[in-house]
Amino acid sequence: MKSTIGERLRTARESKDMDQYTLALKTGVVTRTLQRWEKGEQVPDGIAITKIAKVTNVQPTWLLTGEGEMFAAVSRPENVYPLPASPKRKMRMAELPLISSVPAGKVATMFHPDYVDHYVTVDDVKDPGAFALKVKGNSMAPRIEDGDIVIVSPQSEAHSGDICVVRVNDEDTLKKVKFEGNYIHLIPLNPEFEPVTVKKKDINFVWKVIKLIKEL
Amino acid sequence: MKSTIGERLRTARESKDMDQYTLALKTGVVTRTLQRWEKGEQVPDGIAITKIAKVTNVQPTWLLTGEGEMFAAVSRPENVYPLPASPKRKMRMAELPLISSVPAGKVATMFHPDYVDHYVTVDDVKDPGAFALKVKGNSMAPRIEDGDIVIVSPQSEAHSGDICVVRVNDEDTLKKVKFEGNYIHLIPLNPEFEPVTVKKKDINFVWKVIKLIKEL
DNA sequence: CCAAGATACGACATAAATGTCGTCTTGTCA
DNA sequence: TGACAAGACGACATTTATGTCGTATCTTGG
Repeated sequence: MKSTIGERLRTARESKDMDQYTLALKTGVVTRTLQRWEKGEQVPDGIAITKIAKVTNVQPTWLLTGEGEMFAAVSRPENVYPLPASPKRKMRMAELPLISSVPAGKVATMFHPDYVDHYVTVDDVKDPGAFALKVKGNSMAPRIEDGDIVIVSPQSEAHSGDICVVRVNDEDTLKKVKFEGNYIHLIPLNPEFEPVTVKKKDINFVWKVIKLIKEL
Repeated sequence: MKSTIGERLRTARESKDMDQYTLALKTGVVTRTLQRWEKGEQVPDGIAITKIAKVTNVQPTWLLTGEGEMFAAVSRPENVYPLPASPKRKMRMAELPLISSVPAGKVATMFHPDYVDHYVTVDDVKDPGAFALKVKGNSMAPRIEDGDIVIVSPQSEAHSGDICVVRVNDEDTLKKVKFEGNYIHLIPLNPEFEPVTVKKKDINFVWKVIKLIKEL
């Protein structure tokens, strides 16, 4: 993974069998500039990158980072839709899907949109990918109890001390996490339950809980 | 598709709850520059875009074009599917006035519509007179802690064992209540606090708490 | 060998982005 | 109310990218 932006730019251009003059023209710059980009002497701005990506039909992400697919997807699988990803700026309120009662004490599971039975409305959620889960089990009592609803934000980075939904070996659980080297400690707040330590590689995901709703 | 790079940049930053200074620092520029990017006055170069994408964990492609997935592969388990971000579902929902931070541990008070500074949106509240209060004090810890928001329903009838906002002699407090003849016991969940018993005639009101929201 | 096309690169002027400094506004909180 | 953090924005110096021009290298076909 040693390639630079310049090298990938050249690769993209050559893959389309295009000469410098042509690409430069379509990008709205002169060949000298293109040469400097390919040489790594200068760095193109966002506009230029976007145009290059479009003209050469490669992914901007690949062009910039070398990661992901090089070529832009021509067709999309039928069951995959682009997410609106759309926060209306000034308004901070969101309807989040409430996924069928699932994780917590120690229950296996799968999430699927079909299982979304209803929606929860909350304020102040910035992550457009956030959703709600109903808690089962009492390992986190008394702060979090059976039937409570947690809002999780897959986008938020989890740190030691945060409450998270963790999937370990296809088992979901709600715990306080503590990171330590290659291990993660899963700490129930309920003293009647024992803390568990697992290897990071056994973790499927760690989702931070950003909000908790209790119906009394 | 109307959004600009600048707007998406801002969206990305806000989705991480990051201020301009922080993002600018991590991107290696000054805040003024970031402002010009967000405003669309200037265009960041490829290096800057790459850094922004990494720091905010969004896809460069999305940042530049607004197309594709907004967030970078948040390794999602295979049996978990992306959910529609914001369904236009119609449902019962209420905006409740959040009355200025008030009752709890043991503080006096008065509620007045003028003190309503903002609103909390919640579902499933039947009582049209319901409102929200921000909790001060820790007498109900660990279930209810300082800064939590409680939804109270003056219309609901309170029973023994319910958590209620009680006003006694012009002093508001949040406790578990227990009715016994002409007396009401006010029981803090926190063992460090002592239960109190008061006469019914000293009670101005007892409002049942029907919901609790915790920001983590 | 020569000519033409593609690429490479130095030099210098111009345009654009960035850094720096200071002022102003707004919302929040005590 | 004052203090403060976050943001917005103008002005100007500095840095960087770009355009322009000229020249050089290298391949390939005639």
